[in-house]
Amino acid sequence: MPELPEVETIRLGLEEHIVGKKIVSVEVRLKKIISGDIAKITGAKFKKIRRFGKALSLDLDNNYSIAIHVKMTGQLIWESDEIKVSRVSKVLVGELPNKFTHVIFKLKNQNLKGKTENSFLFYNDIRQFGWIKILSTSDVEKLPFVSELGPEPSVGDRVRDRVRDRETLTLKKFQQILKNKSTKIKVLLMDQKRIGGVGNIYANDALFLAGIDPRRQAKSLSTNETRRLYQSIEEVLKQGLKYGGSSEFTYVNALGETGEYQKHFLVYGFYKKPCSRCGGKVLTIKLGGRGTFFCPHCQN
DNA sequence: CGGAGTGCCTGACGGC
DNA sequence: TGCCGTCAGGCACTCC
Repeated sequence: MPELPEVETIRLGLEEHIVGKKIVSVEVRLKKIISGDIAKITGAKFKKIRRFGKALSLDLDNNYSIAIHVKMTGQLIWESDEIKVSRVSKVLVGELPNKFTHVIFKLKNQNLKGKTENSFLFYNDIRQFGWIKILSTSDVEKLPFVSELGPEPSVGDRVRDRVRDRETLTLKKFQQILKNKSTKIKVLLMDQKRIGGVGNIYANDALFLAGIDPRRQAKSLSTNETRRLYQSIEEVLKQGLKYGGSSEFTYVNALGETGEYQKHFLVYGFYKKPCSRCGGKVLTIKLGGRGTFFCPHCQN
């Protein structure tokens, strides 16, 4: 499920492949996925791709933007008509378009020789939880999801120009967020209004790396534990980004390729696997309605 | 304020 | 083989 590293990986791919290309037309196959006026974006060129937590904003050169949240199973895949060597995962995507393709953006650009090239940006979504909103660029940050988004952990220099100081999760802010909160620490980590970009996979792994029991109340963490968890969050997100995200389910990058972080999970998804640190039994429980994995021996 | 429940949706999976 | 019930899960929303 796409979280900060996955969405950032998609962003980097889109930045490389669609910026400068013009939207020729938009085909909507499932109306409820998309809102706003398609006419506003037809003919405009992609200028910049921004990320806000797990959401993206595809900014155009006419002061309009396409805001997208892929939620659980959304895929944004760019495919050129000219380059026939497709890297699209046969297992996680298959043919394009397919029955889960709900919106198709047809793109056009001139190559270096002045020849016209055609390409497509497909939005696929099995569970149809995701959304696409066409709105003026100045309204993107007014979307509730964006305006209420908590500060984001830093994942290194590769990551875009978007982060302003008030949006970066510093240790000091993290301490402030945990202070006096009786919420369970894992539930808090995943609350987008408090911390932006962390979802179930990385919350599980960060708590494992920090050796903290996910059931603990946020306010019960000591200064040292808080610092350890803060560093662990950055560490697992960086690992996720390094491996191009996690494709344990339907996630693929902007070229339809799978990520590899699922091969490096620390504790997430360890249904029958022993703890990677002590060999003991990994417990599966529910917290905040979501599957939670932890080692009761290594996480206290 | 926290916590629990519901809805959205479909593929996977277990039971028979 | 296939039908049926259950479940996962990001986020919004309601209710207590």
